[in-house]
Amino acid sequence: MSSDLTARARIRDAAIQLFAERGVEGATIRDIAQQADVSSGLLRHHFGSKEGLRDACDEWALHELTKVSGQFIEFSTLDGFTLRVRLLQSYLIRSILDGSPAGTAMFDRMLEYGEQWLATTDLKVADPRAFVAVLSVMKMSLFTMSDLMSRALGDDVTQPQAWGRMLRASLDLFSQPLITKEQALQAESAIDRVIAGEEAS
Amino acid sequence: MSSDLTARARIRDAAIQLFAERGVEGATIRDIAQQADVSSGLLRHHFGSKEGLRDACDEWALHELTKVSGQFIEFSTLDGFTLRVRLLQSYLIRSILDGSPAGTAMFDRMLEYGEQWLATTDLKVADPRAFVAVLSVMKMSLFTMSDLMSRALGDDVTQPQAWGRMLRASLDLFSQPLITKEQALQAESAIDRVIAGEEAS
DNA sequence: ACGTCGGCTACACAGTCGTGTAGTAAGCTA
DNA sequence: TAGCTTACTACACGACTGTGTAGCCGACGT
Repeated sequence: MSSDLTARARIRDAAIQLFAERGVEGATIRDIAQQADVSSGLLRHHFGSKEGLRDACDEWALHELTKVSGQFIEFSTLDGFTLRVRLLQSYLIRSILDGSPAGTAMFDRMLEYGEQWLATTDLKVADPRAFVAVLSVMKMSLFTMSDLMSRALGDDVTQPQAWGRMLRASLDLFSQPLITKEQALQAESAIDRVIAGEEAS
Repeated sequence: MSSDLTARARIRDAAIQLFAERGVEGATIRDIAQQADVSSGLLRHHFGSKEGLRDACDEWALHELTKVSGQFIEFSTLDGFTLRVRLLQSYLIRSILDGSPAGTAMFDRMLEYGEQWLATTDLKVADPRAFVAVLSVMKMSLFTMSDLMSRALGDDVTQPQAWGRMLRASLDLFSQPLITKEQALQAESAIDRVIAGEEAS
């Protein structure tokens, strides 16, 4: 496939793909170089080190993704949500798990955007910060655990068909209350009980 | 700390803790042995290999957790939800990310239980399987990304205080609709558009 | 008293990792 | 043409991994 790109660009693309698939630890320099069809030395020549390569990938993914849209994972604005964009997205989401600065930067942006969104709604929320954090993490989780989702659906969620099915289900989930206020209160007191028991010991 | 346990038990406990913290790849045999205060050879003597150790941890965690409660992550039944249980839980959740058989087994159980739960409610769900899968993944994500949650809340969610705050926020989230039916429909058509555009190319 | 079996350690081995070094070929500038 | 930078490769090094092996030591049965 990729051929008319610079070797440097090919390395970067290969790194983003493999980092996204296996994580930064799981993807070796040699694998990346092989995928880009260059020697591992050239990778080192261009990016200095594995860390340097990851930094370059972080910067590029953030930059490219910001170019496409201000916010990252929002269902309402899916224009330009191409396969390439989804790859960049899954790279950043994966790098969140690996504790990359770019990953946490993206998460911070998600939090910020989430709080803005929350302000526009008339939801009654006791702890906005926690609410937005939980919501953001949950939205991301659909992509961090795509293997599990694919297994549950019996279909690859990185492909358009199952991907749409997953997103539609999440819309279904967010557009109606799952538990009653009574159940919520009951669960809250259960949580209180656990905390009280924990702090006693 | 731990001392009056068998060396074999100490190794198992250390492995569960380190596997949960760093993943099965990230935790080395030598680290586990050191944490258990034994030689790495003894670990090998008892469990044969790293894979054997993980299998033993899987089996033990599943068994212990089943002993406590039939279902794993449910807010309504938090009795006996001790720190030890939470450790076992986070071990299994982490091992889901690593693709362990025990992890997927637990996930399957969650799906099964989720579908039973869904049947007891009068929720209108277009795609029950996908609905339950999304919900299960999202519930788990609070624990898989505890680092991120802690960062967002500015407090360690493995500790009772922030842990309760996180769970309360998730209750808040699940007890009310976040988007209107109109917004959901709008987003659905956006998803359809992306899929159509994708399959055209 | 003696053998042996399980708990336990020390050490060596091969593979893989990221990294470092030396060197080649091509293109640009003077 | 000479000199230098840049793209690129081949290869070796040290660290770390899981694994294999040899052996020590105490308990226990006979």
